[in-house]
Amino acid sequence: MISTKGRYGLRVMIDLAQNDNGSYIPLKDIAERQEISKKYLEIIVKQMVEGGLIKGLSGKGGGYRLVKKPEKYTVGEILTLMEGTISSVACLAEKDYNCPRRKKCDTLPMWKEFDSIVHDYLYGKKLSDLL
Amino acid sequence: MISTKGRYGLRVMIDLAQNDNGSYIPLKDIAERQEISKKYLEIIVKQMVEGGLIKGLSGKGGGYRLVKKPEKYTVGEILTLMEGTISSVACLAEKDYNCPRRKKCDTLPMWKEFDSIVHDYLYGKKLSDLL
DNA sequence: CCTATTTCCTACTATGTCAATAGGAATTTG
DNA sequence: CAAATTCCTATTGACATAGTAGGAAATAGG
Repeated sequence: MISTKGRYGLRVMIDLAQNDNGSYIPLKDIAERQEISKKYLEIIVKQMVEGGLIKGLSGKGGGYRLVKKPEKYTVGEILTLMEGTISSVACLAEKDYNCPRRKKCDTLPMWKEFDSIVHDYLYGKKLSDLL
Repeated sequence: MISTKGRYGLRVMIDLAQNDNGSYIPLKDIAERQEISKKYLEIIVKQMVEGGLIKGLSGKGGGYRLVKKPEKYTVGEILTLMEGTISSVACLAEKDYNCPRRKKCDTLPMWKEFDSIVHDYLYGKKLSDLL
């Protein structure tokens, strides 16, 4: 289940794209438009700045803005940054997950196929598709 | 993310199907084969009995067994019982979720489409496909 | 009837995550 | 210098996850 971090993060990205005027957009405005607590959004946008998804500028006239064109972002990359992983099962979340049963597990192939379908959908969907 | 309840529950169903001998299969055997704590499995199978997925019988010679043929179960119905819901976002998990922004939400259509893809995959996959 | 086996039931617990809130320091522009 | 804004650390309450523990009730075979 996608948490508020992922969902809100995506909405911030859409908001930034829709209200792009060439300069920085203050978080206060985004919080009001999206009806989300500004304090909580601070945590979210901080993570997005650290992840290189957006750029922040302090001080008067500051705010946030996208670093790429909306068609260059995928929903998958945004959600992965906010959620840590979008794997459906723990067995696939970590690259080096060494479940002793992985060779004989009857469910693993299905989880892999499922993960692949989810991945394809989310990485195929672009931010520009949501504007 | 699918929890251990869903994953283990599915494995119990597969185990019951694979070791079906016409009578009841004791949880002790399943726990040993699956390498899962019997105590924890008790919680899981109880939920499956209550949900009508399997049948339990107490006493010597007792255990659990499927109530339908493996091809009559879908992975979706098993996971839904164990997880409560398999919706990807809270906005869609409850039927009567009345988000005040649902009319103007730019992400809701995508979540609906995504949920539909997930649903189709999981309800299209049968228990018999995993044996 | 007795015993072994097995499910069934209630309760407890440790750990972690989620969804925020709070207060203030640092930065930048006019 | 003042106002606006991001940046940073800490804290909190509620809930879920992933079990563990102990024993009561049911059932079959001898």
